[in-house]
Amino acid sequence: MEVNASQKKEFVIITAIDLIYEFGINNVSTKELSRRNNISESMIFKMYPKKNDLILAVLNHFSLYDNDMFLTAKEKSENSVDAILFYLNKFLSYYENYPTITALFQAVSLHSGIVQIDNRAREINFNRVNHLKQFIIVAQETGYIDKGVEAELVAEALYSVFVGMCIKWGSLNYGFPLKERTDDAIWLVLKSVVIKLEGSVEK
Amino acid sequence: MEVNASQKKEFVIITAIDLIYEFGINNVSTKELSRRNNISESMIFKMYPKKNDLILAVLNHFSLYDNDMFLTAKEKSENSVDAILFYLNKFLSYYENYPTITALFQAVSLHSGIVQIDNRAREINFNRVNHLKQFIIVAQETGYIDKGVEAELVAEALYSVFVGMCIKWGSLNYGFPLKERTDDAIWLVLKSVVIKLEGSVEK
Amino acid sequence: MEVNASQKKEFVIITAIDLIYEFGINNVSTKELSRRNNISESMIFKMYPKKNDLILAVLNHFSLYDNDMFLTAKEKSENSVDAILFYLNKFLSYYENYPTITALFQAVSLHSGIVQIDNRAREINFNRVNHLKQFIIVAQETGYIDKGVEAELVAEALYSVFVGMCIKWGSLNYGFPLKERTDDAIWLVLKSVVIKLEGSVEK
Amino acid sequence: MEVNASQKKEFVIITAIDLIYEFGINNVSTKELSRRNNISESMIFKMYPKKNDLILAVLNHFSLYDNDMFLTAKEKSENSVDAILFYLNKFLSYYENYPTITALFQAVSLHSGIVQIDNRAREINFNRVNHLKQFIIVAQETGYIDKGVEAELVAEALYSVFVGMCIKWGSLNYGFPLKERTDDAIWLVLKSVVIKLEGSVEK
DNA sequence: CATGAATGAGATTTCATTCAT
DNA sequence: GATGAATGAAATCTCATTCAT
Repeated sequence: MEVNASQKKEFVIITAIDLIYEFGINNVSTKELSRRNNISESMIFKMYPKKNDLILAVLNHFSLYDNDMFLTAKEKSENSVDAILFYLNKFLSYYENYPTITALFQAVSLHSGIVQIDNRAREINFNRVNHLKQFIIVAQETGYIDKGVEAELVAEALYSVFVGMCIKWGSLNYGFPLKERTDDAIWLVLKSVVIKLEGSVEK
Repeated sequence: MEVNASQKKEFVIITAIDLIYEFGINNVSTKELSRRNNISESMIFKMYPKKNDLILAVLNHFSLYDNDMFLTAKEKSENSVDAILFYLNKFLSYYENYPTITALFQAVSLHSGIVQIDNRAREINFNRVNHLKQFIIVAQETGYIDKGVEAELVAEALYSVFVGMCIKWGSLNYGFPLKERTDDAIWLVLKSVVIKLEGSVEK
Repeated sequence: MEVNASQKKEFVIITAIDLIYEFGINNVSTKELSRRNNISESMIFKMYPKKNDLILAVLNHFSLYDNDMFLTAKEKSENSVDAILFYLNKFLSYYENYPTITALFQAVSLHSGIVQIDNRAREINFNRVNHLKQFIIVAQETGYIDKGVEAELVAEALYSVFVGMCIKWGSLNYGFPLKERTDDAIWLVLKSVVIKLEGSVEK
Repeated sequence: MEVNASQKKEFVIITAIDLIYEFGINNVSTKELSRRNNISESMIFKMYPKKNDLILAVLNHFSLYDNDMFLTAKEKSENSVDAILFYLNKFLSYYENYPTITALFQAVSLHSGIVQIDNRAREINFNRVNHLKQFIIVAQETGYIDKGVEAELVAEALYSVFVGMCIKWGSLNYGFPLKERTDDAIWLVLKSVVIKLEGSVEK
């Protein structure tokens, strides 16, 4: 049952996310963190010299697969409307298997007052909206989505709906099927801009 | 320039919102609050015996006109699709004149770890979504909106887009015309479910 | 036995000086400070929001009478050589009655790494040397001290000797008569530059 | 580029002095020390089991040549007044080539609260003053210095001026010619007790 | 109606030091 | 000879809250 240093560091992140889920992003204390990991507070600070570093590591964990998901969605999808759905569904599946992590949507919507953290949060959101925007632009060029709409606006609407559902899911204690319901909600937005459809997607 | 007790209480709320805007919801201290109001910390506690009470008062301030707006929208609108737009636009106008208050969307998305506050936040969100839902149901009954969609889902999508834009507006330092852009985004959702249209609204 | 807030603040300073004397300037903890004053640590921080503020207050206490002593020396002395001796003797009498305060010569010789404190320390030293320098210049103009020497250099030498003796006195547990011996040492410097003498001083 | 154990130990001392210069005697941490030497903290403790040991080693480094300088001054000087100047000038030359080491005058003026260290500091100062005292006594016996003055007092005055100038030099960022100016200051003291002069020295 | 005095609990962070490998 | 892992103790500081006046 050997655990190396880097695994321990990751466990701390996992625990931190649990604490965020349980008590909110502002109530993660290094003391409780150390207690749950059976290590001393000092060790937490060896791993993450400032608490900021810990929070940033949590945010990195939260956005770890973002770019991979974007690339996979691009590769694996026949057209860009498919890609959008594929991309968002990847997240939804991931979250359904790892519900507590959705507590981090708090962290990225929140104004923490710490520049470094706020910037990273903005970055994550921007990046994701941008992924969607890129798919939409291609979909417009290939005739799947109406060229009359502003790609960025659609991307923002899609992402807002996605985030809104994830937060609601958490606040209702995961009391509804996230993927299914979010898909429906997303489709409400897409339907109004999609022109032609084919392949796997049927609504 | 007499100010009575109840006005002073309101000033404290206003200041609290400023602090939330400036430093985030976690960094509102009774000390800073008293400093900015030129009163003693003790007075803050005379007004709001627990800090929770203060936060709850802030949430009440945030949702003060919700029901009025719902009723006005109902009265003043020719049909229920109009009512939805009227309702959301009331908020948007209000926020454009009082930008810092949008910082409170944090507070209502956030899991604070304090039951009372989390409940109140959920209540506010639920209430607003419910207003939208009621309009949608009537719109479905009167043939303005497709009966095939679930009213609640549409309401949630609309509200998510609305909230998402408000948060973005704040995080970009109010750097775009909130009402205009949010209207466009909302319309993306509505378009996919509205069947017939008439009167003031034209998209 | 009423003690008001400002007296309590002063007691804290006095205690801080005791701690500096006992444990050195770097070993003054707010905890010990609160223990000795029978108040909570929180109260210490109510009085001095940052520990820097406490240290600065200690430095102010240390230099409280500097300017008064300068003015008195100027007024009460027949000539400027007298004034120098009068000025330094005022300090020496004060220190003989309040020996622990000489521990603060540490604080003003020390590079603390905190800009604000280092600046204040430099300021105090500069100010005192400057007082001496002013007396010397007048003494040169009135023919009591050789015009061929640089006033500032003499001032520095005098002050160094004065400080050196105070530190030595402390490190030997006040084991010799401070005023008497320091006077002799100061005179070693003065003798080499004084041209004419009269009045109370006789060496 | 092999470096042996004893050289590494010396590098640590050198680095420690840098840290004292940069951050003050209280802010020398084993962590920073190990970082700057590219070794582990553990190694620091292999070299110096207690931090006291390190500080003592620094003090030894500071006083390494004291006795040699005394002996050389004795040998190389024609008379004892010369010897005093020779002795102090040796230090001044050394310091002008190695300015950061003057930061250690802090360490030896400071009451650290640790008996061992305070004793060693006192010892160093005592030893140096004693060197001067011995020269002075001989000078008195050989008719170069007035027998009417107490040798120890003169020694203390000389050393105080010397130390005072070194500290000032450091606090002004080495902004004046140390040796030149300190020589002048020292001479202020000497002039008042020297009776006859010859050889290299001319003032 | 208003305040000042007072505090306990807890948070983040630093540091010297030990020990097994 | 060298290191990484681990820690207890202490320091500074913040905050909500109480109480007597």
